[in-house]
Amino acid sequence: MVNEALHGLVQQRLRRISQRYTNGRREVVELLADAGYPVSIEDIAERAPRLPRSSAYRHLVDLQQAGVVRRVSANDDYFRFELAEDITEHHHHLLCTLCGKVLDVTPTPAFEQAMSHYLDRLARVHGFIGLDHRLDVLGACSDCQDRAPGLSEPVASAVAAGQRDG
Amino acid sequence: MVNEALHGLVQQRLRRISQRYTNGRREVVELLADAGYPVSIEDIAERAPRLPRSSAYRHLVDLQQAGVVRRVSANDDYFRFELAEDITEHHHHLLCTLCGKVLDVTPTPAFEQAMSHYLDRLARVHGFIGLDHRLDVLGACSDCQDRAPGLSEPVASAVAAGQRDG
DNA sequence: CTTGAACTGAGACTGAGTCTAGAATTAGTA
DNA sequence: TACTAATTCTAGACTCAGTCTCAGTTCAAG
Repeated sequence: MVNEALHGLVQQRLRRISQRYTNGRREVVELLADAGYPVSIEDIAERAPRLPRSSAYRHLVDLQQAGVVRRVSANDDYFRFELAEDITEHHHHLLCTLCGKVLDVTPTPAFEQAMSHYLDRLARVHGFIGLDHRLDVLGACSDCQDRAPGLSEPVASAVAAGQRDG
Repeated sequence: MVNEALHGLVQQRLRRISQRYTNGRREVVELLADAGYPVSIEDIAERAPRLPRSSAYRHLVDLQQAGVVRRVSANDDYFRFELAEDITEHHHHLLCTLCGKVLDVTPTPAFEQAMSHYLDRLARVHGFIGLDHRLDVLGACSDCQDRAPGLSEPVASAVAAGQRDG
């Protein structure tokens, strides 16, 4: 069950760019909201089998344009999609470099604030205006740790190099 | 002119996986080393026009496997490639969301250390083993600030939403 | 109802990236 | 220098995630 306020907000943002909030779009939004992590087009196809891919892609583009959805690139070959941060909450990702799984994590406000402040200065030094940031932790999820026997702590290079092997 | 030590190191790592350090691979490595920022396949084609794309791709895969090259996903549609961090130096990226430019930036050791420590704990809480992290600042480069007149400080949402428009 | 604009689904299309097979190089040996 | 086996290279065919098109449908407003 998804918050009704969310749908109101989405509708409002779509209307701002003269777009309607139709069933297909609603389905995509609910799916993203329920998932709690960035979903791939494959995930969407699995959970909404009746929704044609071309429509799913189109909805995602439209929702992006409305500022409702954000496209996220993990470390693998395809894009994933999640609700915009001003709708959910600012967060970061834990990426499993072995199986591709992505987990949302929310940092403490203190850490966030310190980092934002630092990055702001860093950007300015290079002539950039920093507007946003993204922070991902690459590593191994608990499942993959179990599956890969020799994987304990200080094996960064081995894992980083051997991603492609079974 | 590129450091000879670099080539020695690359050769060593290639040899470790029974691969030779040939001219084509050398060309790619020099190009990456000279660039100082993550290059796209397009960049490579431009700077090494005689090198066929299929070869460039293959070299990049081989060099990745040797732990010499890292694939980086910016916010746009294609991948970029850079030398592995243990060869160059740990760094982060400033991404211009308007023109796609990417800049390398090196954080202070103090900041890095604090963040690593924090992320390590964060990962562990979620059952992850954190091995690495990546931090990108999204914003507007100086050129694009000039080109886009109304772009001063607090316009995060406008820029984030309007990436696609000319 | 009518009209116009937005939406939808099916499938053709695009192009970044991969694969393949034959040609060219190279290392090793003598 | 010549020979051989193994590796590497290139050109171009191929794949498939993502985009586009077109014909048909739905909606909002008069």
